Amino acid sequence: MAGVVGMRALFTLYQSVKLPCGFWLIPPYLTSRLCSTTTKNNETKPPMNLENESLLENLNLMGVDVKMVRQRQPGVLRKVITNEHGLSLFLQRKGADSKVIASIISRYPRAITRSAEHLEQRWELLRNIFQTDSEIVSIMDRSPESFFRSSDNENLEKNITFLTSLRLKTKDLHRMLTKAPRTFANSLGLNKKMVEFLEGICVELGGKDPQAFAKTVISRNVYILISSTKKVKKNVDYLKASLRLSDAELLALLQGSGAEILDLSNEYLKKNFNNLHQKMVSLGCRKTDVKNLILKFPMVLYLGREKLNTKLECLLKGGIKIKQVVEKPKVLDFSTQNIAERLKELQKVGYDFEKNGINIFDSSKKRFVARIKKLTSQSND
DNA sequence: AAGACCGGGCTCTGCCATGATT
DNA sequence: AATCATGGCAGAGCCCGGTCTT
Repeated sequence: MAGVVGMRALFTLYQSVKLPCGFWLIPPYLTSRLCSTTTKNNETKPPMNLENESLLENLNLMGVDVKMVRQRQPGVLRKVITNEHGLSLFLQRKGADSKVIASIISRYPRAITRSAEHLEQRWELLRNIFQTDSEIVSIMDRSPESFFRSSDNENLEKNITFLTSLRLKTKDLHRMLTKAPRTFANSLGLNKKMVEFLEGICVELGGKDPQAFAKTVISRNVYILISSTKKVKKNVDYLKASLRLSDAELLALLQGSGAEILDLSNEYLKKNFNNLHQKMVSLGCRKTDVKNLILKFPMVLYLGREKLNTKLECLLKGGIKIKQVVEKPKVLDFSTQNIAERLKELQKVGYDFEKNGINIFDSSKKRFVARIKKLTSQSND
């Protein structure tokens, strides 16, 4: 093992020392590996468009999907200097198994160009936020690109400082970087731009505390920083116009559950809004009903045409009035199947929606079952 | 105590385009 | 010219349970 560590250190040195004439300083024990790609006149660069045979061999031995690598970042396979062994050892030490390592390299081949030093440093920085190595490994396994796409550790450090300075709760910061790891691969400038953009919206709408506003939006929608200001702006504008919201209404929506739909694709938001509107009108609702529904439950705009329509039909068929849905739209948060099952159960015990409302749908399975049990025993008395 | 209201958990990555760098 | 770094996009919900209200 000590030998391996020593080799890693040398490898790092090897990668970081470039002679003025453009030649690499090559440790003797590595020349065999380089022989396959070294031309007659001692150039260390391989011939154009030729893959590094020994690298291919290494990757194959490691179980990397070379076909995938070739498809994603073919240039990496032509490189003379790579650090696949160092990376592999590094990740093993952090608790990743060989399958995970192979998968990471297959999906983001450039990972093998990062030096041991770089990896170590990056890891240390992330450990400021994540308590365990395994947490970072699992994120890396999920999204290798987020970890490896940028080689700028200084930027990562600045990002962590910046995001921390937003005074997000530790829990929220952690959640953001777990669920949207691309956030810390963004340039500091990009992250700042979004935060400033959000603060600007707040000011524009007459809000008093732009910093708090941005903080709230981010903690409610941890994906917001990996979205673009252009996209978010379009959605904000669209919501404002299509719902004819006042500044105050819009501000309230955005820092409430409306934050969750800000990163929807623009087209999708429009399509879903139009469908919802059309459907509601066809069921005898007015524009204000649509508005109220959306203000109470913005997530309704997440539902595609098919899903929303099926769900509404199911509710109506079960004897629920559209007006009740407008009043308690949370029911739409549950799957059609779940709703259908509950409708059946409720019918059995003769549940009166007119009298009792439809809030009973907004409960966990456990609670629902308990209530049905109670209702059953009551009806048997 | 029952029910209403609400926040939060899960895991939102993998691909393409383009500008920057070497 | 090749490769790297980075921005941006499409995709398409459901469930649980803590805590406040009544």
